[in-house]
Amino acid sequence: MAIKERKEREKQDMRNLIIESATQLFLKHGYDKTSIRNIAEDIEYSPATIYLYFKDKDEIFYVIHENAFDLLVKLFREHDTISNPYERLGAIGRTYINFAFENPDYYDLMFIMRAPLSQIKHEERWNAGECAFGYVLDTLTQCLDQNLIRPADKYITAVSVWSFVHGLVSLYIRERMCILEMPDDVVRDIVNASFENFLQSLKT
Amino acid sequence: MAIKERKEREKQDMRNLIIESATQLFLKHGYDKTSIRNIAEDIEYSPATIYLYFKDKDEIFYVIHENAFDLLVKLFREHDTISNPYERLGAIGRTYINFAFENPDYYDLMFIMRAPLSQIKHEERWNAGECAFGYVLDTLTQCLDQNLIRPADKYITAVSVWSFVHGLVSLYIRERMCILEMPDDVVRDIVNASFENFLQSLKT
DNA sequence: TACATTTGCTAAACACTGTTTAGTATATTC
DNA sequence: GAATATACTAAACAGTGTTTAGCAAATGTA
Repeated sequence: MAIKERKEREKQDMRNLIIESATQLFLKHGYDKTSIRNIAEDIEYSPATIYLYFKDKDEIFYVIHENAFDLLVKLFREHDTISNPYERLGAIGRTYINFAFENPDYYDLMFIMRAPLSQIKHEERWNAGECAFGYVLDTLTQCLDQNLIRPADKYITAVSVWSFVHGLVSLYIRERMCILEMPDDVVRDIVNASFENFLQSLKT
Repeated sequence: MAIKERKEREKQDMRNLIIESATQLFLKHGYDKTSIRNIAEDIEYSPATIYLYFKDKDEIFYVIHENAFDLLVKLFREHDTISNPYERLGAIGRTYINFAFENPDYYDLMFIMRAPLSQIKHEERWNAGECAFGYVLDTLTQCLDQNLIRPADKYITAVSVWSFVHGLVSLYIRERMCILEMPDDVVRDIVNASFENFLQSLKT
């Protein structure tokens, strides 16, 4: 009975079609203007059809959020070849900040928005987040083991590093860096310099 | 012609009534459930009346956002008596984190949400934000002048301190600290410990 | 006081939003 | 070929922010 398999395939194709359209609209026009009706019109189906493939709007954005994490972790993994964990930590941080600057909407969805949260709670674990955080935690553990950074609790250090870079880029993305009253490129330079400065301060 | 003055007074009273109702609804049920219609019903006027006193919903939340800043700055000012700027910096940081924990909705509106931004752009300056940031900047400048913290650019240090605490509390408020898979009070302890650790690392 | 004007307010509508329901064609199975 | 299951949609529901047109009462002028 190959029909069942074909139907399963078609179901996945339809889900992909919806996600592709939603992602495109999201990156082009932002979250608010990516309505179910807009997606429906884009893929030339009725709005009700989308609810046959996704429970609600949040589930669609949970999938987009997961795809964005795949992209970030892929970028992280490119630093696997850096053997010195302290050097690797720096590279990861720079990649993280760069990712946020180049994909502000993705970053927003991953680390700021409440949209994918209902799904995360439903699954009881934030798999995508754990994967990325785990990568930093591993690198940090190696730094501590090799005495490359000042000794401190592993989790406190990890939370500190993550909070620092998240603070920098989220204040930038949600337009609070405007208090500096400096041009955009100068603000970015300050963000980058702040990270380098912080990284130095971690050193033994 | 005292009528004109009375009318002006009545106009302000109505604005206050709307803000009070909106604030109460916002703190009780959150931003999304604070609709113009809900506010209108609460104050027993029609929804259209609200638009005679405020340009749009964003303007209402801009005023609430300003009031929240007044509250935070007032808390900051309580540390004016601490003569040692490094000690004062620590006290400000603890107050900031505490404020975020105790008033997450206010914090969200002040530093995360996009809602009051259109108004901020309209005024071309983020007065409320500048006031709070300026207070930190002053304290930090004194720390640098008195050689109490490691020498670095004033703005880079200010952005670093602010980003660090904002990162901590915004990850907590927007529920990303769930990756730690620890109870809420433990997470708060980690946040507090991370700040104390960071504060230490600033020392000369 | 009598009329004209301004002010304060609202009912209703407009253009959206996410989501659900009931019903209709088409595809599949027996 | 008839019965069943699947895929899809039109329309509605309940909500959102915001605008428009009109009405009644307060105010200004004669």
